[in-house]
Amino acid sequence: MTENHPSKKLAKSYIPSEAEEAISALWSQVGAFQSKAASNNRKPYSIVIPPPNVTAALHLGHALNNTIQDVLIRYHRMAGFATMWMPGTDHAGIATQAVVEKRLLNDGTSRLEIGRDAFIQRTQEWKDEYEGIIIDQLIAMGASCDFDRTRFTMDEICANAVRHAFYTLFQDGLIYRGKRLVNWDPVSMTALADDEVEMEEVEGFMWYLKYPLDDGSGHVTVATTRPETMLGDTAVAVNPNDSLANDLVGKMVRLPIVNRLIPIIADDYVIMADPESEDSKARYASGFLKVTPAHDPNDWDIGLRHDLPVINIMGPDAKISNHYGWEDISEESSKFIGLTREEAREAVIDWFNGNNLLEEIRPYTHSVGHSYRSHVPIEPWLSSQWYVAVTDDRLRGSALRAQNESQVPPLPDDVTIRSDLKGDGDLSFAPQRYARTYHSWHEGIRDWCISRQLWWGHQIPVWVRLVPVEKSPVPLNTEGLDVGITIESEWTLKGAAHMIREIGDDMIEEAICVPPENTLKRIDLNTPISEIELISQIEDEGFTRDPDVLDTWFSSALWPLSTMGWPWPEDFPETEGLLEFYNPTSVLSTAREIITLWVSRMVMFNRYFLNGQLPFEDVFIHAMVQDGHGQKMSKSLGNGVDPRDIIFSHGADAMRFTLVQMTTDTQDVRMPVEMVCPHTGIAFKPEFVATPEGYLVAAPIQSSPEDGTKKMVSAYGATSGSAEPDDLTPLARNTSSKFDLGRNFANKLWNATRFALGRIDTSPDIRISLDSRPFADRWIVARLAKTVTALESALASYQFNTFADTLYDFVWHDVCDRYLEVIKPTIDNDPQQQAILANILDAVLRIMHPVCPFVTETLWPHVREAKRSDLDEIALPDSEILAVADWPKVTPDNLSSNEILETFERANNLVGLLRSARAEQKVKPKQMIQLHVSRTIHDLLDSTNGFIEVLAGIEEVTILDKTADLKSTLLTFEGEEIRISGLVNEVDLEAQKNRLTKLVEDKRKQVTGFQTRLKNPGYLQNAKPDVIAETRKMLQEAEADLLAAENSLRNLE
RNA sequence: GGGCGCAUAGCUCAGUUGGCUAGAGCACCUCGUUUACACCGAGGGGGUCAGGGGUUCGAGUCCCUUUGCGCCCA
Repeated sequence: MTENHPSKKLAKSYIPSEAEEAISALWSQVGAFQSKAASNNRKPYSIVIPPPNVTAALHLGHALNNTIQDVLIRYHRMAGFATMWMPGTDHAGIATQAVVEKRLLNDGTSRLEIGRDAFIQRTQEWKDEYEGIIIDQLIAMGASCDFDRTRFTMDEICANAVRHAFYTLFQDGLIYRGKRLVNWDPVSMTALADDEVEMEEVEGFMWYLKYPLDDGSGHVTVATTRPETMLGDTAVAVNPNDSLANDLVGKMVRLPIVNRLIPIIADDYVIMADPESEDSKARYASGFLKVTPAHDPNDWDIGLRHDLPVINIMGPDAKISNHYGWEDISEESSKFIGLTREEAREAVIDWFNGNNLLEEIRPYTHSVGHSYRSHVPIEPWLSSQWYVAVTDDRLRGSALRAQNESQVPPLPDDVTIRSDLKGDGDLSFAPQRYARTYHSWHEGIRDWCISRQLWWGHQIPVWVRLVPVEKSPVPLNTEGLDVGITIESEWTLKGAAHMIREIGDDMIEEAICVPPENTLKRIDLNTPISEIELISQIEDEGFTRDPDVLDTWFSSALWPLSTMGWPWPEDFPETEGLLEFYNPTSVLSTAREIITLWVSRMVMFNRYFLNGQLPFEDVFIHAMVQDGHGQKMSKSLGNGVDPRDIIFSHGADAMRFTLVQMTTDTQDVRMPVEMVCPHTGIAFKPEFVATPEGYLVAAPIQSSPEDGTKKMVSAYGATSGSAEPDDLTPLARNTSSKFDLGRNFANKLWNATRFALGRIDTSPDIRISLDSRPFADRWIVARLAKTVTALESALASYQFNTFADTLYDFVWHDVCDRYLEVIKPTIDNDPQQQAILANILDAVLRIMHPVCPFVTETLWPHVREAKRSDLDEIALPDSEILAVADWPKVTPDNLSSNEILETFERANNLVGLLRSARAEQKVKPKQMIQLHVSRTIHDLLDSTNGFIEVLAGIEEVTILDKTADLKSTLLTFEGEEIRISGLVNEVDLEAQKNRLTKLVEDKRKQVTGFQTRLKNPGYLQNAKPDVIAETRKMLQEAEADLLAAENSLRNLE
């Protein structure tokens, strides 16, 4: 060994915290992750990050998703692709507004008090804070994003894309304004899209209300779960097949409280009462349905069918109000105005009860839509909103046509068939089953409500005014212009888009959409005009800008476009060329619930705006990480694991490796959550309790596992407010022992490298001929070749756990447990073996790098220094930085490497047998033994050049003869008897007998099993010939083993 | 209500067109510490593959069914 060994500086174990920051800084300093648009003959490989919300720091699900993306990107970067991983964050309208409003509330003020501009300012500050945290987290977990390109969904480049997209869709008639029932969140005071509504089971009641018939001939009983909406009833419906229908349809009902006269109508939608039915709706039905078009989507449809009046009895705060369309207020009903919907419900029931009109109350469990943000029940509420006509064939049809035909059922009848248009049929999902989720979502899709009554977001670029019909800019002869049409006008001559629609009271609503400046200046106009000037002229004509903002997903849907500078990359030079080179991106990696919210919309928009081109061809859906009880990790349950805690306790590589290893293609993975005792630093399994809702959570107060008198507060205790952490009872962090796996593995790699480096002399370049090398050297190269191929195919099919397991198996079991052990006696005096070892180490760091970038990059300069010679069989071109080094190219001779691997199997089995025997006979590890074998087995030992001898502690091998030493121990290998001697002074005969007896039994069972199979005519007729041959071979072996074992047993007696 | 997934060793999970004696990591038991690693090494025990039925020469794997759990969409 020379003085300056490359291993000198390596500590005894890998300490991530001492390496990670410096490595991140190194990558950043050399610009390792910078992407270029178009690159000398390299193929593109790109990913856009699913932009995390700026509402909070990244959680474990993000860590999983981003690790997966990073593995893909790092692998492809090394494999010679021109890679780009675009990072960024999402402004998350409602969610961010909600957290900022909460912060304002804590500060004793409110959004309305400080005003829109100041509020946006405050939100911007929040965004800056969390964007910083998120980017830091990505860096800390080793994400190799091109951070110079970091985008935000509301930055200038993205805003420009949003404006242009809106303008284009508006002009093309794919955006319209309509007065509809929307999903109204009365707490956030905004409309929500269908998929922002969560259905929850609610234990409520079915109330049975009597409505008197106007002719005094009796009453009908309606059944309802929402009695308070009766103030807005405009009909009572009955199923036309109901026996009562004939007599009642056409009669009028005098609506109690309100005194409104409403008709009884017949409609198929009404479920007939049937107390015996399987369907709970029929069991609870009275046969009569109160119809409230303004407050129930189904009633709205009934109202349209029967041309019923729509009476809206609530305000945006869901209080009973007469300001939104309710005019026939009776004296009785005026008492209800101003009540919340909950108070109104109680009051209505009291009223009916007091007037003997309440027939019955039955407990009833049903689904109620709740806001995914404020979690209060959604109010179906009548209001004017902007919609994208996603049901149009150009959007929905396009999204369906995009799918890979082999993954999904045929297209619905109303969709234009696939053509050879770019992108048709090219979109694939992994795992494949999610293709159906995507497919069926589009089958039932409805137009997308995109306006939100918020302040944080892209304000809708539309200016509106109301004019009387006679002042319409175009003659109106179209009837019922409810959804609006685009027209030509003085404004369109100035580059804007102009839409009109008829609204009540003979009024016209004019809407003008202004394109962004970048677009406006490219429109060929007689008189060029600036955006500011155009807006000023529009406002001078009495138009005012719609105060609403766009649904966040509208900007997210443009992410693969906007981040690459669409539509005018030349205006943002840093984005030039990206769109042509990197869109479509290679894969989108995301969570299951995002398929509908985001994947669909990206496909529709990218295809619409880029002539059919997909935003990505592959979609990978990763599993959801649940806690040890199969519950979703969430802040409120305190069962989440913070990636920063894991990086702190185990290191980023450990976290990454474990997450990749967990990523199977099932849809949920469990991670039992433990706690770290803040007093001792020891991880322990906390005590769990059930919440009233039935969740299992860590009890608010936990005792230290070491000292029961010391207490701590669990994450659940803190978030639920049931325990307050203080100096004596501090907050305990969550962790999971699953990450030990990754930590141990990183340390194993570290130490294997440290050991190997200590054995390699940095001698000059030497020529190595692998063919003339001992078995161990040839085997490890063959094994490496197999491993590299297995890794490549695992990633190609998104089998991440296979990728991790393959690495683990090769590095730990083959390299460490076998190769390093076998070469110990020879390595010091064999320069060629040292050179081979250096090459193996080099390749190991490269293949480990995508999953464990920090430890490998840390070790890299040492290994690089040690490796002075090349092997013909493995191409490992030099690189100063591992992150940009080449992925190993191995060119093995297939035939000979298969033979080597088979020989290894035999030799390794023999080693196992010998080691078991040694352990059974309590032979000390260092004590050498003698082996006596047949000529055949001797050949195996010869051909493996000491492999078996070294690993099994054999000092001498002799050919077995009849005069064998009776003090030897008998073993059976490949149907032959072998003996070992020199184990101990006295051979434990009893133990041998027991072992052999058990072996004989086992082998007999096997022989019988194989014989039965081979005597079965059906088997011989139907099974594949090679399977039968295999069985015959196994039978022979088992028989030989049995015979040998029986002989051995006899010889003992 | 519809769709999807899961149920394999004490725990977390592999097991890709049905075909070797069902595997791994952790945990457990025995042994081992003058130099790669105790975040370790050697050896070992442990599974009627949720229950029932079917197809097949052959089922953890395919089909039907029951039970339990989870997720997505209504």
